[in-house]
Amino acid sequence: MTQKTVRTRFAPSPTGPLHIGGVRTALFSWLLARHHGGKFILRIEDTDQKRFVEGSIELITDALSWLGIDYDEGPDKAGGFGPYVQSERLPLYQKWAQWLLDNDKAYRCFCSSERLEQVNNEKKARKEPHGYDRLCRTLSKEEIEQNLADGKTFTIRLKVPLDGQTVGHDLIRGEVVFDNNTLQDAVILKTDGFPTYHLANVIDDHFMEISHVTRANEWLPSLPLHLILWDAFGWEKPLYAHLPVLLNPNGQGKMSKRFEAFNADGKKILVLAKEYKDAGYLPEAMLNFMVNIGWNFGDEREVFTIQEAIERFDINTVNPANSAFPIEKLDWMNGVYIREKLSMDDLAKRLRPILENAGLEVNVDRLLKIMPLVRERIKSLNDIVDLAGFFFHETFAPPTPEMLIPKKMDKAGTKALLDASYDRYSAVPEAEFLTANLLAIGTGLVSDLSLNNSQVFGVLRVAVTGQSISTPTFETMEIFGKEESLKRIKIAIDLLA
RNA sequence: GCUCUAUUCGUCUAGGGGACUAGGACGUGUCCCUCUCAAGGACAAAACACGGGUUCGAAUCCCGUAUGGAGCACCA
Repeated sequence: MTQKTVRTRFAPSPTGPLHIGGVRTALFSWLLARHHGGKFILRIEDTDQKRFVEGSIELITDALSWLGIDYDEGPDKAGGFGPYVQSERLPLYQKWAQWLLDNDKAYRCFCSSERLEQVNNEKKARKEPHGYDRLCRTLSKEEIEQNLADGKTFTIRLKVPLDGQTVGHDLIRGEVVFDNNTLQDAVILKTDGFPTYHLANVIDDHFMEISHVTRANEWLPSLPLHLILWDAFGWEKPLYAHLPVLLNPNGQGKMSKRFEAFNADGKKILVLAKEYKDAGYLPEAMLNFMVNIGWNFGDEREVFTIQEAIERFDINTVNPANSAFPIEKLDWMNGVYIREKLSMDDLAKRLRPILENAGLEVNVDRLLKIMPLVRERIKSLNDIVDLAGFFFHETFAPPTPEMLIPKKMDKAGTKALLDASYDRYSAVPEAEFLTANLLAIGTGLVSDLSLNNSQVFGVLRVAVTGQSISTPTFETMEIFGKEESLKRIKIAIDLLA
């Protein structure tokens, strides 16, 4: 085989935002192109005017760019094979549909949709496989002329061989054989002059010089149609790879943008790329996670950079089986990236807008200071708000007395502890209000008051942070400083008075 | 219903005739660490869908069955 330039494409329909199944398809196509140093193309398949949703294209490109899946050619990126939007290529499809007609590879079908429906119903009643009965395939020249003269509308259908077999080769699953007598004379050009997927897809892949057609598994059943079309045109076929489908986390049914899917525990399953972004997942973690579904790095590593994945990616080793979406592994992966792969600065940069969106005013110095305290403790960027949002509250939201009093302690005991704490921490010079010193005093309180660490540190935590789950107590006090810390302890004392 | 396709721990996966007492990861459980929550460390439970072949030998090859998934539109 001659070594052509590798050109792959992602060809979504602009029917709404990009969902996670689309991301996976795009990602694998992109990896294939990047691995070979080839080109990755974005093509918009908008041949169904009814399903077009305004703004979809931008939603799709936004999602791709968030993830870092960049394309070399596309609607907004000329590359010499455009236009990259199918509705702008209509004359091309019409020309080649006519060519098929002229060469007896296709025929005009004048059947109404009502008749088509009726045929199907009858077939269904007879328990036969449904499909078109090929009535117009055998129309005489005169009949065709008459229909045209009558101004009847028509579709163009592919003339599929009635017997024999069509054999396809799929990079992921090997040889796939179809009996031609199970195939349909599919419509390739609609009455409105628009092509269907089958026609547009083959013509575009040919003229855009696509070397590898990577698409979702659901296309495998129509592969023979496409192969027949390629042969009808006499064009050199690309290589095909049908990617396995992403199933819901419970393993039932595919992840789809059309359903509101739920987990076994009733949690909503995120299906749109943007929902993952909004939920605080990092694009790097997302990509790393997705690459591990249906493909593996080759050794036992699961955490690696996208560069490393590109180097090793091989479409031939993709696992042909569908897989459930292992969402809990994404949570873990996101945590790994937050605590091990991002610098403190980088993390802070990404956390800042999240705090701001929560209505908090972010002091950047303070944000940087708390990085070491939070990064081991959050799995999603959004977790920062609950864990450490209190660092940026304009006014202190004090705890309730119930939160303050630990189990196995009473109000008087807790107050006594706070009183003692106030006295001792007051005695610390401001410049020495540091974690190690604060801890030493805390430990002193433990032994002097015959309490345990958990009681003393816990009461101080609640007093100072206003919450029972937080960053570590003394580190937090150091960051707040002496004045603020004492002020808060005093508030707690008053609450128990 | 018909066609295609797939099937290894709960989940993502490794494996492609002998290296399998089936490996890793997430999750789960127990223990350690511990001021909360995490993180970290240690250990554990947990799978070749089933039935027939082929073979000296099968998770691996073949055939059936079962189950999952997809497709069967003038949607992609």
